[in-house]
This record gives sequence, C-alpha cells and structure tokens, in this order.
Amino acid sequence: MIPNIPEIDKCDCNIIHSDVVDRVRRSMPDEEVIMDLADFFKVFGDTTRVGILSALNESEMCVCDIAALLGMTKSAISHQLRVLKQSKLVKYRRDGKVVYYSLDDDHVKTIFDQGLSHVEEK
Amino acid sequence: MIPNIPEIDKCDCNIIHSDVVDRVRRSMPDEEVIMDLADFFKVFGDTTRVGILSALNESEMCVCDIAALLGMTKSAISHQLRVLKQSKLVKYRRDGKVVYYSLDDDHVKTIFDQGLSHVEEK
DNA sequence: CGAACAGTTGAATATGTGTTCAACTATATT
DNA sequence: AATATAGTTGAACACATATTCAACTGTTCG
Repeated sequence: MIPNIPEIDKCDCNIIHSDVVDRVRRSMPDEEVIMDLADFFKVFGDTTRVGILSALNESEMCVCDIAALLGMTKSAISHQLRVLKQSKLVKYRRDGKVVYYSLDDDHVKTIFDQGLSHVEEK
Repeated sequence: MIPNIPEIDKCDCNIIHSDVVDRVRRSMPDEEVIMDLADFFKVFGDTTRVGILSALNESEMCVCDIAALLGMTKSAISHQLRVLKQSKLVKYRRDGKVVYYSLDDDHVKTIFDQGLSHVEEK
C-alpha cells in the first residue's frame, strides 16, 4: 500500500521534518473518513439544528411545536429536519396530519456533553 | 423566572401540544449556550480543520509540515490554525523561525471517537 | 546589512448554506 | 366534495466562509 499523497501538491514550502510527516501520514485516517467526519460535525454547527436536537433530547415533538418553541417557521424547521434525517440523527413517525420527530442516535447526547464541557471550561 | 419566549414569534402555526412545548422550553439550555455549542461544532465541520486536528492528535507539527501533509498552502493552513487557536483547540510554541502547533483540548479525541463511531455505524 | 525562509494577515473571490416565499401533498373534518 | 391544517419542497436570496494572492513580519545565516 502506498500512502496517500495528494495528487496535486499545492504546498508552497519544503518539508522540514520528513520523519514526522511520514509517521503522521501513515497514522492518518483516509481522506474519505476525514470528509465524512467533517460532514457529520457540520450538522451540529448550526444554531437551529442544535436547538432542534436539544429539544428532541427532552421529548419527541411535532414540527409545529418545534417551530413555536424556537420562534421559526415550519418551513425553516422542516428544511433542517431533513438535514438531520439525512444524517440519521433523527427519526419520525406520522400520526394523522401530525409528524413526530425524535432522536435516532446514541452519540448525540455524548457529543453534546463533550461540547458543553469545552464551552463551559473556557 | 420567566421562560425564554422568542421576542419576535415568526412561528406560522398553532402550538399543538402546549404541555410538551412548555416542559421542553423549561429544560432547554439558554440561547447563548446553544449558540456557543453550534460555534464550537462548526469548527469541526471543515475537512481542512479535521485534517489538521487528526494530524496534531498524532504529533506536534509545524505549519510547513502540515501544509505538505495535506497538500495545501501555508496560508490556507495558517488561516485555519487561527480558527482552531481562537477556539482554544490548539496551542503553539515558536522555536526560531518555526512555529509548532499541538492539541490544547482533552475533548478533541473523545469528540472525534464519537463522530467516528457514528460515521462507521451507518 | 541583506538574502532566505517560516509564518501571518487582509482583501478579494468563489463556493456553500440557511431562511424565505410560494406552491405543493397528505390527512382529517364538515 | 370542499375546506382547513400539518408538513414538505424547490427556487431565490442573503449571508457566511474557505482559499487564493500579495504583501507583510520575524528570525536565521552568510
């Protein structure tokens, strides 16, 4: 296996410590994993989505109630719920006209707690 | 204490389950905390920054070496290191002409691991 | 001193993304 | 069937942000 060397090397400088660079390169996750990770965290990087996740962490809720809670339109909430759905962070069930959303991931709470301890510390 | 009710209520629908909304509203973190959390996770939501953090998780590194490792310019890396510095996720030391960056947060690894298990599962 | 290199910075550009708006679907009620 | 309500969707717009480029600082070495 040849280590991943970027096809087009835009680096505008010399490698100073090639031993370190080689060792780190071997230990790095694949570029695809890096992208998946960034995409995953991107979902948590929006106030509206964090608000929705915080709410659903307390209780299953329908779109109207979330919209009322956060003082936003159904449309805005629905768009963000779609993002959360695609990331498999929330699931939903329909009951008549009403669609109820709830958390669909065990990691959400842990990730929130880690984020909170960082935010509170510094 | 009066619960936080958004000043301008843009909600375009009726509250369906007012008991649930009231209960969730009381349990929600302050809006400021929600914003801090989102800002914190926003930092993890970029491929370049995740790459830098992954690298520094393995070893202290200088800007040139990170640029070479990720196949990017010193400038691009430096800009992102500034973001990571502001979020208190990395620290640095200067040795002559060379500036060495390293991780400055215990939560980084835990957060990465949680993200990885989510990404790998689904 | 002056050249060379590591790194930073600000402005400009390009791309990504969240909200709005209007139109739409689906279900329930009369 | 007609109406009302919950929710979704796509396009447009406005805003945020990552990279580039060029100019800059700081340090080392001849």
